[in-house]
Amino acid sequence: MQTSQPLPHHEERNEQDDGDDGEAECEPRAQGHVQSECVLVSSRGTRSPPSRPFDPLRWAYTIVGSARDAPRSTPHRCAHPLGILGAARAPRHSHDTRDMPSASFVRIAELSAHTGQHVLVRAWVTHLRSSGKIAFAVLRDGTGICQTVFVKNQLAADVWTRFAELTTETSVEITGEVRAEPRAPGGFEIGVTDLTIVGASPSDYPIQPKEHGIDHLLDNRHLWLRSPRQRAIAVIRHEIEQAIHDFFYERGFLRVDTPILTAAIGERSGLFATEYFEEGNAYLAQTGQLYGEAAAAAYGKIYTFGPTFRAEKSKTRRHLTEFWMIEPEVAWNDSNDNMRLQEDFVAYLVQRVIERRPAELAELERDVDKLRRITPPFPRLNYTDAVALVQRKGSDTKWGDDLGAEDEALIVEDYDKPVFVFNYPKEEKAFYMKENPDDPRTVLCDDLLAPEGYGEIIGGSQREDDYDKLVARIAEEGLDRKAYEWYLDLRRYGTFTHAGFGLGLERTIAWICGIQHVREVIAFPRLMHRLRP
RNA sequence: UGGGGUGUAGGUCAAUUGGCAGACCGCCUGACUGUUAAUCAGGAAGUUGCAGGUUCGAGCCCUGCCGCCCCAGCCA
Repeated sequence: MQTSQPLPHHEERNEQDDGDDGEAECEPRAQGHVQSECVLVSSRGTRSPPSRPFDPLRWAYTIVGSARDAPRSTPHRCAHPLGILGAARAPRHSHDTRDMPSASFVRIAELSAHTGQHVLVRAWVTHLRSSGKIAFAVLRDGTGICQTVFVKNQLAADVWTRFAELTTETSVEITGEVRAEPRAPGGFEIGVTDLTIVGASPSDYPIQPKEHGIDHLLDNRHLWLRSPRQRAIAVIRHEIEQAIHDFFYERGFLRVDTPILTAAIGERSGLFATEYFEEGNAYLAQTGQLYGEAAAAAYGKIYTFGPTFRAEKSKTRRHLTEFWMIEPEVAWNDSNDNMRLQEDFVAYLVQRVIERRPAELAELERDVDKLRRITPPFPRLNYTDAVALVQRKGSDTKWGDDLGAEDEALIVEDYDKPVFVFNYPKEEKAFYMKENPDDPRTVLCDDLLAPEGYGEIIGGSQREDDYDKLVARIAEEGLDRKAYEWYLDLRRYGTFTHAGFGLGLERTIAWICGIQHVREVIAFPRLMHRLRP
């Protein structure tokens, strides 16, 4: 990540809202409202997929945007218990039976391996149906969902009576025989012989298998996480995080953890302050980059992976006040090497999710064909050409201006891959970026814009390695040089060509998942107006 | 911060020119031996965001607050 301004400083930014944008409604449902799936597009256009016939196996809790008229909002679908079915069949990496105590219970994802056997399942009730003397309870345990069947005249009276006490989200232990059953969602069901209620759940469980507003869902985020769509997002996030570590590990990078509590070097806003003993204020890190540069000089190829904080009052679908960032820094890489690393990295992440999490992508109804096209190399546009392109399309942005969201959308619309825009004017970028020897008005840097209107997912640059130029830039920016002495030491003692970048984890996940707002892609999002749960 | 929108039952939304505040989902009761958004019958459920004002009468009109959502700038 790069802060485009002097790092330690911050500028204030302001702004507003986060919201849900939901892309217009699609797929009208019984009572009006309810939108479901929609295609995320750039901020101005909205495209709704053709509505399809209702499929009970796929219905999902839907988020209704409060701004019904807002263009592009996406549907926030939350999900249906049955929708998780695919997940149950997904490749499993973590349910090795060796971890399980013997005489223990079976995870739903493993049920098919126990066909014909009597098993104990521990789970939560997601759905109940009854028709007199036969009744059904659908269970979920985080690994999948399973229908269980209660037949009155085959059960002890007390078990039958206990079924009647079940409510949504009651936690239970159920024993019964696993059998293949074509009528059951997922193809398997359990013929119940015993039921124990572990934890009752009052009948006012806030998340219904119907539409909800984003506010209600976020207020109940701790419960919303239980829905299948949210689980799919969490699984893909996990896969991406693991892929990030694998990518760098395979290439010999060292992971370095940089401080979260830092001394502010400047005094701009945009920082979260906290008291720090006798040292005055400490501030939550906005980036680990400067420390990453020190580590690159020490270890060669490094990356950081951690939370970062911005007190900017930004309220858009791509901003969080607390988000996770991955910042590689490589000694001896120049700006071109840097972009090459970025495209290999991003393509690796996308391919990894396609390969290992197809069920979750299906749960999210992500158009995987679009992801399959994400292969290197990515198109590269230098800033000057980008401005010309945008002007041709009607923008009144002039050379020297930063590219706004509108401009980014104009640039990206011609491609089906992420696009690099490189070498921006010096004034628009941070002091540490290396001056372009071929055009001193610009610096050697790049932004990587994701397709489909997701915006900037990476900001990177080659770093200024000339001591005198860096000192001059610090002065030009009006920064306090004393605060940068340690950083200048990196140029004083054996300066070196190096470059790095910052990838916004949530923006990347949102793009890969096809979720239009980053708040849905992190378990407990921190937004301007949201500190809990 | 600026522009736009919105606030009515637990949830999502209706309510014509100002005239008895409604629907669906969920919940409760009952019926039903293969349901799968089950179905059918019945029921409970409201200080219409807050404070004033106009009016015989305000969810609706006026004034002022507050909250939230969307977009923009900043950035990842």
